[in-house]
Amino acid sequence: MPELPSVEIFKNYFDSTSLDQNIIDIVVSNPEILVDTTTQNIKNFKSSRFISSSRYGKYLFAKTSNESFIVFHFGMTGFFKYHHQSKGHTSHSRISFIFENENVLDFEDPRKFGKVSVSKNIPDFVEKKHLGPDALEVDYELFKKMFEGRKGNIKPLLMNQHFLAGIGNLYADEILYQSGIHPLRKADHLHKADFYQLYENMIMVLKKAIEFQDRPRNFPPEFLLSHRYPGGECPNGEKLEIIKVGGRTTYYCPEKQI
DNA sequence: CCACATGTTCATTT
DNA sequence: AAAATGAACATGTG
Repeated sequence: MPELPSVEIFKNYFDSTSLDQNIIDIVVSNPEILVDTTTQNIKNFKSSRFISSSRYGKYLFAKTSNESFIVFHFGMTGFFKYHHQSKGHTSHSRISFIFENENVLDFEDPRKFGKVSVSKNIPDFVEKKHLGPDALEVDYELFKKMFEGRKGNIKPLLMNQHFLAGIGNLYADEILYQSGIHPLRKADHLHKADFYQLYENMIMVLKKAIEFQDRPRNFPPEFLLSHRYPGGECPNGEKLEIIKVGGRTTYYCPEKQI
């Protein structure tokens, strides 16, 4: 579920499997997922190594020994799979990095909404994509200030990557639920206490999601995510409402969220 | 067959 | 550059 927490988990997986090994081959099975780059350009990373990685919003930047970054966006169904080259092959592998130790890092993405690109520099990439501050890095003062001049519905605003980078449909619902704020509340109708609730719960929810490995079944009942299915009920006994907000399915508790 | 899905981007309208 | 809306992208699942 590639919102910020998943990408952080993918980063940990990447770091613990794929750093400091010579890349002896790169297979691009689906060039259509490349953005502003070519198969040849990706193949030029052969005989380099991954030396570190960092995450910004929903993007993962893999730094290579030739001082460049391969940038991954996981779309809706993307993930990494690291396995021995003789095992684990799947038909959804879009790009494969084959290491000298005979293991392979596959960028898998059944739906092909994921994107892979190349960048020399993270700040330039962030600027070019007009990404807002990372949701886990932004401080409270800036967070409050960002709402100045905003009048739209709160949920689409939280999900707007130009406004704030990292929050998607599920965690926008969770953050609003924890904060007691209705997803259709207007951004200019938020009170001082609401900003505080939103900020604190945003950080809490994202950190918990990482801790729980982004698996809904790991979330205790006080989280919306463990009841977020048709017919699901809030622990207070209310049936969760399902509406469309900004074109996305939205769950909320009509009693708790005003 | 149909509806729906964790995301982004583009066009159109207000 | 705001914001809302709808469509498009590709493919699996129920």
